[in-house]
Amino acid sequence: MRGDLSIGELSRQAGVKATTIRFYEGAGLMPKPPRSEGDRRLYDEGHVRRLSFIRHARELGFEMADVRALLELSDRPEGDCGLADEIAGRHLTAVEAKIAKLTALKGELERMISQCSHGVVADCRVIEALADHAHCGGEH
Amino acid sequence: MRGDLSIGELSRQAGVKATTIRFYEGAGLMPKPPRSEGDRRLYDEGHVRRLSFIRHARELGFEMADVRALLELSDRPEGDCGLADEIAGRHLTAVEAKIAKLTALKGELERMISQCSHGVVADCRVIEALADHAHCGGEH
DNA sequence: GATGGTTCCTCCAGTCACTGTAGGAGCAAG
DNA sequence: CTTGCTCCTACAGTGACTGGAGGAACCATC
Repeated sequence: MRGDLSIGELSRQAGVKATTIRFYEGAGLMPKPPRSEGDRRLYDEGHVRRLSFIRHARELGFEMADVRALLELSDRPEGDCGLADEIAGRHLTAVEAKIAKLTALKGELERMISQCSHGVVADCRVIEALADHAHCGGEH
Repeated sequence: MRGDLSIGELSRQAGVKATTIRFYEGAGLMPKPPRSEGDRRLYDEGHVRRLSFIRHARELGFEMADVRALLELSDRPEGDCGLADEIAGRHLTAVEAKIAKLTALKGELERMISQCSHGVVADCRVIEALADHAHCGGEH
């Protein structure tokens, strides 16, 4: 309510680029704010909170559809939170799978690098490790 | 060399969709293969290996530019492998960072879910956890 | 040899979540 | 009044694909 913010100020306060804010407006994540005489967007503290919420959720890897759902839920605080729970749960599963995959990859990269004799490619395990795995074919 | 493969067979053997194979051809990751009378692409075992190499590298999160560099290196086995080593090294750093970030996220998601009272959104910690963090503003 | 089903061809548009650019207008300070 | 910054819209580009249209080719069967 207090002190209108320009898109640049909102950008700095929430840590989201102005172009991205306009993109979020078009995508329906951020509302169309009131405008000044000169047609500039005017934001308030509520917008800072909403945008920071979006940024945080995006950083946590929630996709825009999920963020939209979460925002709709938080806009209707009388609603059932089971959906929010489910979104977070789905996300947790995906995150665990990614961690497992990346941990395996880390081991593989370390092995690759430690075995690389710093010689020619013919002796290089970086290439070979990838090529080796190429033979294992099917399941990921 | 033995037994020509159709794009469909290559697709099945390497676990990469035919459309994606054509896309890789356009992007220069896969070579333009010989064609049949009827203008169909003809692949061999070498293509299966190359495509599997690409698939594996992509699954490990190497971006196309890196895959291209690795492929060029493996195409010239007399070259220096320092570059391959460097690509893998850069990647290892990024992978470690990703794992750290995802592990933090996992903890946060678990906390969110365990605290969700399965009631209305007003009491829901999933939303609140996101909103809470929204206040923490600046650095990510 | 006609038929039908599958696979393949090219070309092009769409996806996601932005990012960047062009070309202009508004605004505040010197 | 001019300089320089921020902001406006509109649109094109990114990466890494994915999907569809519309047509040709191949294969098996009748």
